[in-house]
Order: sequence, then structure tokens, then C-alpha cells
Amino acid sequence: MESRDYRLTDRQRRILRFIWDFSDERGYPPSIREIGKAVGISSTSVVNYNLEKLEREDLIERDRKQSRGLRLSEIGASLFATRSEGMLSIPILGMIAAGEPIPVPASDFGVMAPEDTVELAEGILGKTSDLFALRVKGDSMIDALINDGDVVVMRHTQSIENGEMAAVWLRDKEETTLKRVYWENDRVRLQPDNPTMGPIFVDDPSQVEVQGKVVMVIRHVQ
Amino acid sequence: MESRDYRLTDRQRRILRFIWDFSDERGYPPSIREIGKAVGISSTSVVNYNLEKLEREDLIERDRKQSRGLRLSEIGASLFATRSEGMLSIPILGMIAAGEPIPVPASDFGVMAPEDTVELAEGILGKTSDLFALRVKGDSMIDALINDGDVVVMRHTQSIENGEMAAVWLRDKEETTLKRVYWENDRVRLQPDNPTMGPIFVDDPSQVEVQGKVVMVIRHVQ
DNA sequence: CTTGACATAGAACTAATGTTCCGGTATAAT
DNA sequence: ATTATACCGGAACATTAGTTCTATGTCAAG
Repeated sequence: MESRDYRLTDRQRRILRFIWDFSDERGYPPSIREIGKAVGISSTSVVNYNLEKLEREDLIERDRKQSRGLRLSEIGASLFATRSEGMLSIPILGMIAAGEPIPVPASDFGVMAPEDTVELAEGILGKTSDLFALRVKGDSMIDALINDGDVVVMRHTQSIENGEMAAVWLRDKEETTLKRVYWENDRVRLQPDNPTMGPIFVDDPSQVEVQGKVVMVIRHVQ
Repeated sequence: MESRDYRLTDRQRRILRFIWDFSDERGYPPSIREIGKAVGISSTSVVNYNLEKLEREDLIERDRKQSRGLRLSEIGASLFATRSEGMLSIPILGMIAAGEPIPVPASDFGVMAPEDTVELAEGILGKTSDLFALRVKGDSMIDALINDGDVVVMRHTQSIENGEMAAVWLRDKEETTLKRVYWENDRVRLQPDNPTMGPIFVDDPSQVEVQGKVVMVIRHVQ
């Protein structure tokens, strides 16, 4: 971010900073006298004088004749622009089969162009990284209350507990599907949550690759 | 979870909303006289009187003797679905029964204290206003893939289509419940989406009041 | 040196804003 | 009917806050 030189005096900088801090803390802007006291100016006219300078530099905006009628402009606020973050944009990387496993073009979701994104607030989920999303195709997870068209937010991880819902890549079949995963002795059982469907057994555990596990389900109604 | 009823008068609601709007637009809070003018109160003392009520309800905070010395409290601010730079904060106003209808303390969700919020990106849903959220209690909507503990985002509206999912207030029973609503001749059928449960029939349609309809379902896994 | 722009200070003034008091109305409980 | 309470309106009042005016000091340019 470029730092433009506003030709501000030290006093003006301190005034600007004080307006920001005061507003942030109290919920309303300071009066001229409060500014003067904070910055060490005894005369209200001097504060006013400097405020006019700041206004001319488009760092603040003023409503004359209104007590506390001033605010930092967009550009002024950006000087203190602490956090523009807080929002998390999770790419929907594609479809995932949750039914008769349908071929998915790529084994690595990471290389696919996101068709859309789900945007959530940070903090609603734990770690912000390692997240991605997929749109569900099929109804094999109907008993897990995940339906065709839903979006599942997933955490990219290899390690999952027995019975957790995960997106798994079947290496030999070149398919990805959403199932509950159970490791049983020498084989892997991929269990749909739909009574009309049976499990898939994979005898060679190295043939299944966990892409990630489900951490959230989002569904639009209508 | 204690969902508290604020018993605000219409005037107090309008004052609260005006403070919010004004502050949002101007960058500083309104004066007492500005509030009065906006909500149609000629006397500053009456505005002051109502502000004291709002303060007692912890919806605003005041700095006495300071012009414009007031701000919405955290809880007060959360009553408005706030958009902060593309982000939408939707208050979870309480529980809603989706099972054996359990009594819900207030018929008007709009005045209850939010226990939490769901934060989404703006644009993921259409209009930003009129949205609120409820946590589902019970499993009567299990076939609609809505389970105990899920959060339903709702749009506050009276008009819904036949068969849509809605939160309805049963006036005589003083309960709110989440069901599919069917208008049949002279009666209303409230249909759970659970084969083990039967519908509720209400013969007097004026006894049911639609609070809002479901537009989104969010579920955390684990 | 003189001038003028700039920055400052102090004080007086005007306008705005918050506070208080007093009376009135409506309603419900006693 | 009486009382208590909540709510409202008007007006006077006190304080806060914005504006304006005058005066002073600095400093670089002419």
C-alpha cells in the first residue's frame, strides 16, 4: 500500500489519530475542545483551523454547525485500516458424487477452477486455511441430511476418524465420492447414508485417498 | 439460553432503528432533537425518557452531559442485520421447536435478545434485511434434512406458498414451531416432515401467524 | 527591512444540545 | 372514586460546542 505524503504537521497527524481512537472507543466523534485537550491545543480556533486543513486533504468530512459533526473519510480511515479481514472466502471447487459414483475430472480439487465461492465469517470455523467446498451431486448421504445440491465445506486432511464423512478419491476407478469411511482390518468400507444403497468395499487401502472431511453443510431452500 | 423479551414500544423501536441508520450514514449519533424530529416527538424530554428506557434494557449506552453521547450497545447493534463490508451478520434469536411443540417465550422474535449470530457474505442471499436465524430444537423436520441443532436462516414474511417451510406462531397455544404450512379450505395444516409424526390442524386460520420462512439451513458437523 | 502566508492563542459570541420541572392523559389495579 | 404507573408535551434552563474576531510570533521571499 502506497504511503502518500499529505504534508501533514505532527499536530494534524495526532488529531487524525485521536479522532479515530476516540470514535472507535466512544462510538461518536470528539468535539473540538476534546480534540484540543487531547492534542494539547488550548484554542478551539486552532483546532478548527487544523480540521479545515484535514478536510481540505480529504482526510475527514465535516458537517458544519453540528456538534461532533465530523468523521474520517474513506481515505482517512484507510490510514488506520486495521483489519479488512474477518471474512473467509471458500471456493467451491466442483461437484462431488454422493450417489452412484460419477467420474470427477481431476483427482486434485486444488487444480480446478473454482466455479463459485461460499463466504463465511472467520471464526465461525476453526482454522481458516485448508478449507474448500464442494457441491453435492446425488443423494447417497440422505440419512446424514445431506442432499443433492447442498454445499459441503470441507477441511483438507488425510487423517479422519472411523465413521467420519469424507470425500475420498478412488484411485483405480478415478472417481471421487462422499461417504462415511471405515477402516476394517485390511479393507476400507465406504458407507453411504442411504438405506437403499450398499457399501463399497476397497480391498487395497492404498487405493483410497482421503481428500478432506466435512465440517459444515449449507443448503439453500428454494 | 434465556430469550428475553424487551417489551419495547413502537416508538422505542423506531428510535433504536433511527440511531442505527443515522450513525451508519453520518458517522456520528443523532442528537436528542434529531431523534425527536425523526420519530415524531416534539418534546426533548420524551425522547430522553425513551432513551432511558432503552438504556435500562441495555440496548444503548449513554454518556450523559455529552452531546450525541450515545451508541448502540453490542446487543443493541446485533438486533440489526448488519452489513460490514460485504458481510452479513444475522442474529440467532432463539430456539424454534421442530418436534413436540415446546413453548417459546415470545411471539415476536424481533424483540428477543440474540444469543449468537450467523455471519455470511452479503449476496449469498438476496435482500439483506428481514433476515434472522433460529436454532432448531427437535427433529420433526428430519425428512426435510433439518435436524436438531441446525441453524435455519429465515426471511421475515407473512406470505408463504403452500407447502413451504415456515416458523408459525400458534396464538392460542402460545407456541412457535417449524413446519410445512398448507392452507386447506377453512383450516390450516401444519405438517411435520417426519413419518412418525402427524400433522397439526388448526381450524381457525387467524390463530396461526407466520413468522418467517426458511431460506437457508446451516449445520456444523462435529 | 518589509511583506505575506502560516500557525497559534485568547476571548467573545452564537447555536446546539442535554437536563429538569411541571402539568396532562390514559389505563389498570385497589 | 382513588391511586399508581407509564407515557407524553411544553418550556425554561444550564451546559456544551461551533464560529468568529483580534492579536501575536515565525519564517521565507522580495
